[in-house]
Order: sequence, then C-alpha cells, then structure tokens
Amino acid sequence: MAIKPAKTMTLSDIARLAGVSESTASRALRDNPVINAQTRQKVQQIAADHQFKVNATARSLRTQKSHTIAVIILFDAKTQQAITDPFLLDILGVIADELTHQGYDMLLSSSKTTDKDWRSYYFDSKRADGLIIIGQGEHDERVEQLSNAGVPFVVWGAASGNESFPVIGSDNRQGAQLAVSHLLSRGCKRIAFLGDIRHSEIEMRYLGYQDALQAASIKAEPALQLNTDFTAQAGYLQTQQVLFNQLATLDGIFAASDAIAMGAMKALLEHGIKVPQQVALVGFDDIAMSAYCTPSLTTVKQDTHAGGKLLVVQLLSRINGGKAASQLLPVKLIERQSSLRSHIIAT
Amino acid sequence: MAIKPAKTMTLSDIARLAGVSESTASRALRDNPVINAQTRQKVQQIAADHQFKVNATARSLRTQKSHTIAVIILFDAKTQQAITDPFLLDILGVIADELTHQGYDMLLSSSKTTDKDWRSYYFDSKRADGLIIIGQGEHDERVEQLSNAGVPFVVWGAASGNESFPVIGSDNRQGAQLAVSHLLSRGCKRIAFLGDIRHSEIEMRYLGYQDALQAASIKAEPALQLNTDFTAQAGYLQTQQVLFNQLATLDGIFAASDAIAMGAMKALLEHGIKVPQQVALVGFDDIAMSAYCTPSLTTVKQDTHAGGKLLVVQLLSRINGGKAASQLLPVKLIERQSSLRSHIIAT
DNA sequence: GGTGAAATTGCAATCGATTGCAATAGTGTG
DNA sequence: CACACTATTGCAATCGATTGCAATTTCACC
Repeated sequence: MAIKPAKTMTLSDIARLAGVSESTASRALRDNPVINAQTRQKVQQIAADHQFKVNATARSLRTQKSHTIAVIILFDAKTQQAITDPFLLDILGVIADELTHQGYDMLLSSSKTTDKDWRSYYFDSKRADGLIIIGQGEHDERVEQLSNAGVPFVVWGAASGNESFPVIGSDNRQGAQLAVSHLLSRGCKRIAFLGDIRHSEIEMRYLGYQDALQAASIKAEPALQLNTDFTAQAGYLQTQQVLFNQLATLDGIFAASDAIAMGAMKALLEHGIKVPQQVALVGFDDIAMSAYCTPSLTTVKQDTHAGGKLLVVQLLSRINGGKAASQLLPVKLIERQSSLRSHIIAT
Repeated sequence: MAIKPAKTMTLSDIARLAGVSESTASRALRDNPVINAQTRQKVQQIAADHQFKVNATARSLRTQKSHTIAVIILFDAKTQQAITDPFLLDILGVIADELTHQGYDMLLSSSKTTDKDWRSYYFDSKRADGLIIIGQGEHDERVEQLSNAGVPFVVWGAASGNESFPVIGSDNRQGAQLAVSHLLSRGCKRIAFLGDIRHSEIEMRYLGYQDALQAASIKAEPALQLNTDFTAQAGYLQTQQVLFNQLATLDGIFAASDAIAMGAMKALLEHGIKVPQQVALVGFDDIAMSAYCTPSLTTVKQDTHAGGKLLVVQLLSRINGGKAASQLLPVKLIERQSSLRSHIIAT
C-alpha cells in the first residue's frame, strides 16, 4: 500500500527537512558537484523518501525553457482527415519516443488547435521551445511566416530546395519514379496517377511518375492524373469513375498513398478486374495493412524511423543555437502481389 | 510583411504602455468587469498591437493549474505495439479535439515515457492537471496505485464494474455476443476466437463469445481460443497454425480486432479457403480499411467519438471537484461481405 | 455640503525553483 | 601564525502573472 503524501512537497520543505538552504537543496538535487557529496546524497535521499518532484512550471519560469515541443499536424481543410492517417501516426510515434529520449515533452495539437496562430499560442506564450509541423501540406503561408519570426521549427514534407526553413522528408520523386518504373517493367503501358497534386509531397510524386514515363518514352496523359484525397474512399470512388469513363485500356495504377490504393483495389476487384493481371497497382507508405490485403500491395516504404528521429534531432540542434538542415530521405520499393505479373520488356 | 517583435513582451510592458498598473492590466486582459470598460478596451488594444501573449508558465505557477492533460498510451510490453494501432489513434484524435475545445492542452506520452512513474512525472511535477490512460491494458497495478494517490484520471478500457476509478469503454461483451450470434445465424458451427484474453477488454469479448455460444447451446471448445497479439501478423500466423493443426472443420472466426482479422483473412485466402463460404469472419473496431479489403470485413464498431468526448468530459468534471462515473458504450455490428452467406437456421 | 456605497485602480505578496555573488569554513604553506 | 586558496553553503533577486485587500475616486441622495 502506497503512503498517501499529505500534500505536495516543495523544494523548501525538502531543504528544511535536510537542514540546508533552498539553494543547496536545489543544487544537490541536480547533482551539482559544487555541493559536498554527502550533502547531495542526503538531500536526494530525503527527496526520494518523500516522492518529491521538482515543479516543472516553476522551473520553466525560472529557466525560461519549457523543455516541451509542440507537434502540429496540419490537415486538409476539405477532408478533415489527418490524425487518422496511418502513416502520420507512425511518424508521430517515432517523434514521441525520440523526444522522450531527449528529455522533452510533447504537446500535440489537434486539428482545431490549428485554427489558432501557432506561433502565439505555442511559442510566444512559452508553452513550447519549438515546433514540429507535420502535414501533407498544401503550401501553407503560415509556415512561411514562422520562419520570419525567429521560432525554431522543422517541417515534415516535401523540400523544394529553396524554402527558408528546414524540411525533412522522403524523396518522393525518387519513390514515385521507382514505383512507376517498376510498373513499366511489368509491362504496363497506360498508368493512372491517383493523388492530389496540389499537395506538395504528392506533386513530387507526380513528377517522379512523369520522370519514369519519360524515361520509357511514354507521354504522360493529363487525363490519367486524377486528384484524389488521402482516403480509401476517395480511391474507391475515383477508380469507379475512371472505369465508368471507359478508360478501359488502363493497365496500371500508381496511387499516392496505400489508403488510396486499397480503395482503388476494391473498386477494381468489384468490377471483376484482375489485379495484377489486368491492372497492376502500386501504393505509397507501406502501412501495416498493405502486406495483408489480398492481393498484397506493392508500395514505396518511407523511412519513418529515420525521419522522426531526424526531425527531433534537427529541431533540438536549432534550439540549442545550431543550424538545422533540410534533408531528403531515401525510400524503398516493396514488391508484393499487386504488381506481380510476368516480366515483359517494354518495347 | 509581419513586424518582427523585438523581444517577448511581458505584462509589465503592456501595463507601462497603457499607463496602468500590472494588476489592472492583468484584469483588463481577462476581461474582468471590475475594470472600467474603456480601460479594458485600451489595454486589450495595446496587447493586440504588440502581439502580447500571456506567459503560460507564469500563469500556471501562480494559478496552480496547468490546463494540460496528459494522455498516456499503455502498450503491450511484448509487441511494443500501441501507437500504431489504428483504433487507438482514432480515439486519440477525438480526445485531442475535445481537449482543445475545452481549452486544455494535451501532453502525449510515448511508450518509453510509460516506463516512468506517471504520477510523479505528470502530476506531482504539475505538468498536467489530470491523466487519461488508454491501452488494451492487461491489468496494470500502476493504475490501481493512481487511484489511491488522489490523482484525477480516467481510463479507457474494460470496466469490470468494481474498480475504484472511472473507466469508460465499449460494451465489449455485448459486441462480441452480437458478432458471434451473427456468425451462428449464418450457419457457423465451430467458431474460433483469436485474441489474447489476458487483456481485460479481450477477456470481455471472450465472455461475449461464450455467451453467444451458450445461447445456441454450443459448448465452447478451449482449443478454439487462441491467444493472439493485436497485429495482422499475429492473426496471420495464428491462423496458419490453426490450419496446420487440422482444425479443418472450422467454419467461423471471430477476431478480437480488425487487424487480427485481416491477418487471418490473408492466411485463409492463401490456403484457398473461401471467405465467407467456407469460413466466415468477423472483426472488431471497424478501422478505416475494413470496408476496403476484399471481401470487406464484417466487424463491430465502437463509438470512438462518444468515447473520446466522454473521457475528456468526465476527467474535467473530476478535476473541477465533481465525480466521474464509469460508463459502458453501446457498440454496433457492421455487416459486410466476410460473413455474408446464405442464412441458415441453426438447429 | 456631508455621507455611505459603488466603481476603479494599485500595492505588495505569492506561486516554486534557480543562480550570481557573497560569506564562511577548511587546508596547506612559508 | 598569517595569508592565500579552495570547497561549501546561504542570501536574496528573479522569472511573469494573479489576486486579496486597501486606497482612491465618483456618485447619488438627503
């Protein structure tokens, strides 16, 4: 049975019990070597006995550091969809772990919070020492403003190469290029692109799609690029639409996310179209379910572990006066059944 | 172009600019009616002009309230799997929104943080005013301890009815009963249960499974209850195992989560077993992908929206001196293809 | 004009920990 | 024994906002 602590203890209580001043107690607790080892030991013992914990608020006020990072998840105003995206959650977990590891707390903003002015709310008010911004961002002018305001922050997304703030993200263009080249090498001739190119990351994927087509001397057909939100439902509906529109000679689909791909797959199978024999399919993200749908989904895997860690490391470096650099992370093609058909050399 | 604020302003700066005392300024900013309306107006204007934001740390210290709730996600020590579970993330999103709505910030603990003593770390240190604990908890003695320590907290999980703290959760037993009755009504005779009954929520689902069998005068076979972690992979492997073990007369599977169900489905389809004709399948959670796999997955939907909101509302009520009550939320069976076969009346 | 009540505003203490600087004690040396 | 130095410890200011209580001003009314 735990002893019920009568009331929250303060540093001054501990100091009194140990028979030392508050300053000595404070230093002893932080293991400051200027304090005699025995004194330190004694104070620490007393603090432990009484389950004393430093008041984080008071410490923050005095030291002017919150030791807290705000993670802001941008979301699409149309679909309201963000925090439920499996991929985002993956990287969120990594960030949480890494922040903890570095001794920081994580303040998570919800979609609604995002309506506020983050700088004021999180930084000016001293709630957080820095910001990590995640989102399949359409270009957001709020992010630009941050960089003019001296707020330490990093962004997960698509680095165009010339933004004034650090961006960490996967090499989306390369990933898409891998995916589409793979489809081409499997004999696909007409490949649709499902994804909303108004999002900068998706735009990069579309560029990679074009790269691959061009390398195979195929002209990209604008009609085959179909803006599609990040949901399985959108993928499903969009694919039905495509079928309805008689784009019947389609033999490949590259979806900008696995969720979209699964929606597309559903639509294809429902119409009796064989995957991958008639239409081969590749997604992006490698979410947990991709390996377990039928047929399993070929996809492009992002290195969320490296990404999350890098975001944290770069941000903390920036906070501690250093520089934070943008970085492009390599991706990997995971071949599964949805694109597995006899290898045909393209003409 | 934004005006770069030279330096963070403090209340005393605003007071000086407005020609009033700090106390008046403070009251004016909080719209305290005791302050003359014109004075209030003026102070607020000046604060707005200078983008002044109250220092949250100082306020917290003085008011002894952090206006922050820590959300702790328990996870299975074995699988390390928690934050990636789609269902948890669903409810997390709802909680985040509701907290924001109520003017609270959300501190999210990662798996590693969970090693610490939450009470000390979050509550004693005044980082948070209360705790929300989420997890497919095996019975965790740390939770019990919390309730003896006067910490305001609520738990998402399985209410056994006699715990000393408020638990919000779905009616798992009822949900399972619905699912299994449904399978029975579809003519299934031998139904396996995939899920780890050492988790209290899953235990309730297992009880519901038994309820349904009993109502149909079928004896539950212990050999058909297979402890399975919350992953698609576990469902896949466990199902292969079952098949390997010649439990060939199996004609139904109730999986304790959709992820498990999808793993199971994969294993069945790979072995050429038709779903639902030979084996019908029902999951639990209704994650986003359930509707889009093939065949789509019949499942039990939890009311995450109500759940998340209730967790927040109950906790805040508790923090404000009220009582927080446990509550069991109704669930709903979503019938899809994985159990869709000709209706056969059980003998 | 006087008087009490109401409306405003300011003083100063307070929340709890950290830290620069001063003070004291202890040690060694010539 | 005096002096210089180092090792320890404590004093008091400080971080920025909030709030009980007192002080001052304003009014209404007799």
